[in-house]
Amino acid sequence: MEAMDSDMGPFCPKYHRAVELIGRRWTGAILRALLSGVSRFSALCETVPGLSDRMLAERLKELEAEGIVTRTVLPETPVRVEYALTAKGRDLDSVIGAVSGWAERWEAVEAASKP
Amino acid sequence: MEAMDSDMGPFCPKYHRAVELIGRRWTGAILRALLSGVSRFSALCETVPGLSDRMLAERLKELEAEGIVTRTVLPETPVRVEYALTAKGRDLDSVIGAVSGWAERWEAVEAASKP
DNA sequence: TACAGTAACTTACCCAAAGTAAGTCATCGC
DNA sequence: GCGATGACTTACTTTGGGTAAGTTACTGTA
Repeated sequence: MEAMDSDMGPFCPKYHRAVELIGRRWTGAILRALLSGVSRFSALCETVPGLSDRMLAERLKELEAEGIVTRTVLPETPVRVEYALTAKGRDLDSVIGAVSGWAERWEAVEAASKP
Repeated sequence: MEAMDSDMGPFCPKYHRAVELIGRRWTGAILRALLSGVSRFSALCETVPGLSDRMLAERLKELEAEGIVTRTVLPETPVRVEYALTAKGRDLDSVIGAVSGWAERWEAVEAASKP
């Protein structure tokens, strides 16, 4: 008898926390890159145009604190660091997929309305 | 022979534009409120805790410019304004649903890890 | 052994975005 | 005329994001 689905009330704290976290600047792009297999710090930096190493470090730290990514230091030289998604992070593919789908469905409309 | 699905490459400009737009501060909460039927300016303001009228006005203007909401002035007195989602805006329910779903699935884990 | 190079950060500084508070405009009931 | 109301503006302060340079620890070259 419990309603486990999203309640769709006008305001939901859980949803709000989530959308403000993954909606922060650059975070969406970083998550997509991680989902498609990019894992090293420098590779992530090069993947997302306009993203600085300072911001990348800050966002990765946030995501690590939220249990969305793990950080692994490879003791090579020079030292390399790999970032990987946890189960919680991989589960965000549903969100990234939904955004991608929406963006694809409506891109034509956007492009048509601004000549 | 055309791949219409999201390509899931490491970076996608369409996805990026979309996630930076709907991920801006407050926008996710405003969209959810609109989706669940809240339509008047003051009602939106009261629905989202912490949202100021200044920010609400700014976000609604952006969403209107993107063709996601429409603005209708009701010539009553005092004047009332109703905001409604366009088809493009209503289609965001897939995104909001995905975020809500993720947030519900992982809330327990979050709560458990911070005593 | 000094030196340039590399990866992954830090620190320091600056500006644009977000937050707070107050003001505007038209209209109404009193 | 006077205060109240709804939907904003305008003005100002604070915070977060952007740019650039410095740091650490090793390594390969001269």
